[in-house]
Amino acid sequence: MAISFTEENYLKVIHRLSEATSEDISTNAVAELMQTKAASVTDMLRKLADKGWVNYQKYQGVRLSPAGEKIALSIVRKHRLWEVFLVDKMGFNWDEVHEIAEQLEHIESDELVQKLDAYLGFPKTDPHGDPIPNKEGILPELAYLHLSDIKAGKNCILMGVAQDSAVFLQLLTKLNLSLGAKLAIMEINEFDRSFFVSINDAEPIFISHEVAKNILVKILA
Amino acid sequence: MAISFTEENYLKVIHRLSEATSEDISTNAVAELMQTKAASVTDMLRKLADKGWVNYQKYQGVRLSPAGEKIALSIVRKHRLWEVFLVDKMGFNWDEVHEIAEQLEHIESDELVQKLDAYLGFPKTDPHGDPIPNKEGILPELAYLHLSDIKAGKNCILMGVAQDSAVFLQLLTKLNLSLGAKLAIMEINEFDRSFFVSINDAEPIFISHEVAKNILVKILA
DNA sequence: TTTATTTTTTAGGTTAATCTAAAAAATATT
DNA sequence: AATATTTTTTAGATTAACCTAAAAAATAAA
Ligand SMILES: [Mn+2]
Ligand SMILES: [Mn+2]
Ligand SMILES: [Mn+2]
Ligand SMILES: [Mn+2]
Repeated sequence: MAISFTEENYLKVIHRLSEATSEDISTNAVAELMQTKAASVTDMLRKLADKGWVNYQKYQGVRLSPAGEKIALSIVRKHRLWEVFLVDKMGFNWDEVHEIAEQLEHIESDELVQKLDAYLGFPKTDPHGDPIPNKEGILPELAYLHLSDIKAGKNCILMGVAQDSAVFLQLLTKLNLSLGAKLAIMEINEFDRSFFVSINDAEPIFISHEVAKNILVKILA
Repeated sequence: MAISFTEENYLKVIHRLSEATSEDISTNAVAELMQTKAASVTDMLRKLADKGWVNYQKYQGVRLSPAGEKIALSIVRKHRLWEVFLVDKMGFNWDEVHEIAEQLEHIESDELVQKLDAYLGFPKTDPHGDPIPNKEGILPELAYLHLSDIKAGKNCILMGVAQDSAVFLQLLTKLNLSLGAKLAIMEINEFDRSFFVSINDAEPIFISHEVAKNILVKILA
């Protein structure tokens, strides 16, 4: 069955929202991420349900069907592989690739995806630390923690970010925070839950709680 | 001004037809290449004229404006750069890349095109011997000849093909004909204008006039 | 130079994806 | 339990890109 870019984007958005909760996804939540109106979403959900890609009953919210999940994962796979390509091969910075990948993720060619994957050395994660689903659509569950949830005194490694926005990523770059950085939490300020963190054993720097919330880490043993 | 994939494809098709002639391009010619109906073309030509990308007066045919020419050339540039990428980096054969490049040519990012160009080593031609327009949209005029127009006894080098179709390219591959091959024209058969040609000094093989017409060569001094 | 044929345009519709405004259903608050 | 608020859906339009059928213009043939 033919699928449009728009339909692919809806499935991707529903998938993204589903990762955060086991509840059904609301029309309004989809509308916000799709940057469209709720009325348009209602139309599209009906169409996606007709095509068998979501389970939807009006006023009840929506969930991906197995078929829809498969499509969504294949788009996420392409998005993240292309992001790796853009950073590793084309020399883009991690804050520059998301918009381009939003376009490239819709290119349709299984052979291309396979060859790209091999060319990149079968990467497991994208430039933001997000896991890349394999060909079968299996997404390794990476159990990372938000820096904001870690206690003072702990050491950890920066494994990913919870947000792709250019402004956020550029801020991290300015702070010398990149994937793989070693973070030592020196102190958490009670006043605003901001952090003093030493990055790769350098002089501690100040990090807002808002930033810490969007940094994903793994605690060192 | 925003441009759609469809509009880009129309401009590309008008550009292609304009290369073959200095006459105005007919509605029907565009319709055939776009695989659509003449009535749809008329609608679109009016729209493209409104946007300033073509000069069009009804019943008079159409020509690209300078602005339209620039857009068309940038799409051709992207198409051919991506074809080089697919063959040189991803390991596709020359008969497998056209359809994928038809999709990739619409990806919008000047930085990406620039980096891709550099990554590929600033190629001058694509895998089919077609010249790649530079950033300024200047297309080196490659004065190749059709093999079918060459006299018996001549030696030449295969520089390109006049057709991208997979069946044609696969046939060439079967015949051991690829870019750069040295062709010695042994004999041209009067009956059907077919050729006996020696490829890279091997035993002469038989080539139909139809094939010869679609092979572009440069004569050796 | 009429008449016939071909090409192109117009007229009127369809489909996908969107919108605004109004109605209906679900949820929250008194 | 009744009322108010929020969420979602329906109704009715719009735009881009396409279609078929009919009309108009251009070109070719008689
Ligand atoms: Mn991204
Ligand atoms: Mn990413
Ligand atoms: Mn091509
Ligand atoms: Mn080509």
